[in-house]
Amino acid sequence: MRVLLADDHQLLRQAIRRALEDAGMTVVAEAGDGGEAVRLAGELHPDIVVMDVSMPVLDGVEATRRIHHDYPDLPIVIITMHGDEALRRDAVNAGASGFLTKDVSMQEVVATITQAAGSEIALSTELAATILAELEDGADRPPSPLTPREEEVLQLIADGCSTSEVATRLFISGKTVKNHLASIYEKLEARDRTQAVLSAVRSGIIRLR
Amino acid sequence: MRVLLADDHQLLRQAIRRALEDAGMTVVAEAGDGGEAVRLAGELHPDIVVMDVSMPVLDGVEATRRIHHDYPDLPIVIITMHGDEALRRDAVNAGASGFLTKDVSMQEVVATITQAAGSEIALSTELAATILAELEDGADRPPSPLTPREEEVLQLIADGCSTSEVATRLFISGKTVKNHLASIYEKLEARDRTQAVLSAVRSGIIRLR
DNA sequence: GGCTAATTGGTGCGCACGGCCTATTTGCAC
DNA sequence: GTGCAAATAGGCCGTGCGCACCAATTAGCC
Repeated sequence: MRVLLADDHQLLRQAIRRALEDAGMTVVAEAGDGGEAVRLAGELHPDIVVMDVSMPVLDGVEATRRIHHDYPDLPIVIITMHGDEALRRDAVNAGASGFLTKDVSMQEVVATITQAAGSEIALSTELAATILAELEDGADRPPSPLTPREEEVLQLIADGCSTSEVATRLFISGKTVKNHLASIYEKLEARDRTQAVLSAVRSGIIRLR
Repeated sequence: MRVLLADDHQLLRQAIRRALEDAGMTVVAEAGDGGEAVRLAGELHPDIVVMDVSMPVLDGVEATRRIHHDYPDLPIVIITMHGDEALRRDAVNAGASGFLTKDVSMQEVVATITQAAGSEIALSTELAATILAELEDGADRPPSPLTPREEEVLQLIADGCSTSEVATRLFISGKTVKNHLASIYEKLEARDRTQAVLSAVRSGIIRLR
């Protein structure tokens, strides 16, 4: 089993590498950023990619998207520090086959990677579908109380847009943006855009760029 | 060398434990949250505490503060994911003897821990003083472009206060708060409080609660 | 002693923001 | 088809917010 390991933290890279090698796998290369990961995936054609979300140059989600675009059957397992729902959704949409938070044991990491790699072509898409279904059903709690449009508005606000700029970007009137904001405030129990954005960032509804 | 290891991420705990034991140290206990770390420090009297900043129940900084209060000579090494200056400052003020980000190699971690533990009572305070001086001098880049008062104002804004509420909390007029905000906007190149708070959170000037 | 930065405070202007109300269209579910 | 949530949009109102311009006090520094 030839593994490409991408993580900008040496500490974790060493730890995971060791665990994988103990489990009989070969780490063919280590990447310190997302761009390197994309390049090495193309050059070395590993059997599986293990990738952290937060990386310099190109973040893990974007790197996953590109690798998955070029090699749809190559399993990609994402590791992240936070159990962030929005990120999880993004990662699966980008083509990740597995998703792990860093608060699991090394055994679980190896198990997930083995599973993702062992299932080969057929199961990799099925695995993604399973995770997607699990996410979309919501299971126990709602992943986000906001509607897609509301999330879009709030993300733009967080990205630095004013009310009228959001309106221009989304091709709607400023009043509609204010309507969405009012609805957001109610749902997030925020009284202004600042609190709404912070609340959404904390609960992983939107991303901090 | 008896080490108390506190980290809510099993992955890192296992990795660090392994590295420390390879270096001839003994991990007498592992804590999954800050409260447990404080309790175990009191019960087991380790020679050194290695602690993550982000932990449930009681965060690493607060746990450091309490342990340092009870045992001022017990060296505490803090490990964090982000090279956050504000956190670093808080940690050192709370009594941390060492500070590591997770993007260093395992060798460096062991070296820092050995150094912090080996220097015993006398050097632990000196080490803290050295780090403090290094931080306060700023060395190359300013840790925060904001004045202490401005940081205080911005933190309260991020905590959900309105302009007048900040004024009441700080016993100053609303106008002064607005003056501080104007200065903050200029320094952070933000045009409103939302952007200022986000920018400050990103650069680690203030904390997301 | 004179300089600068930090903190405090003021006035006024204009717009943006949030609150409150109503209304239409679309699409989905029962 | 009847109902409901989402998305669209308008008006009105009050005030909070950002901007400009200014000024006093207190430190610390050369």
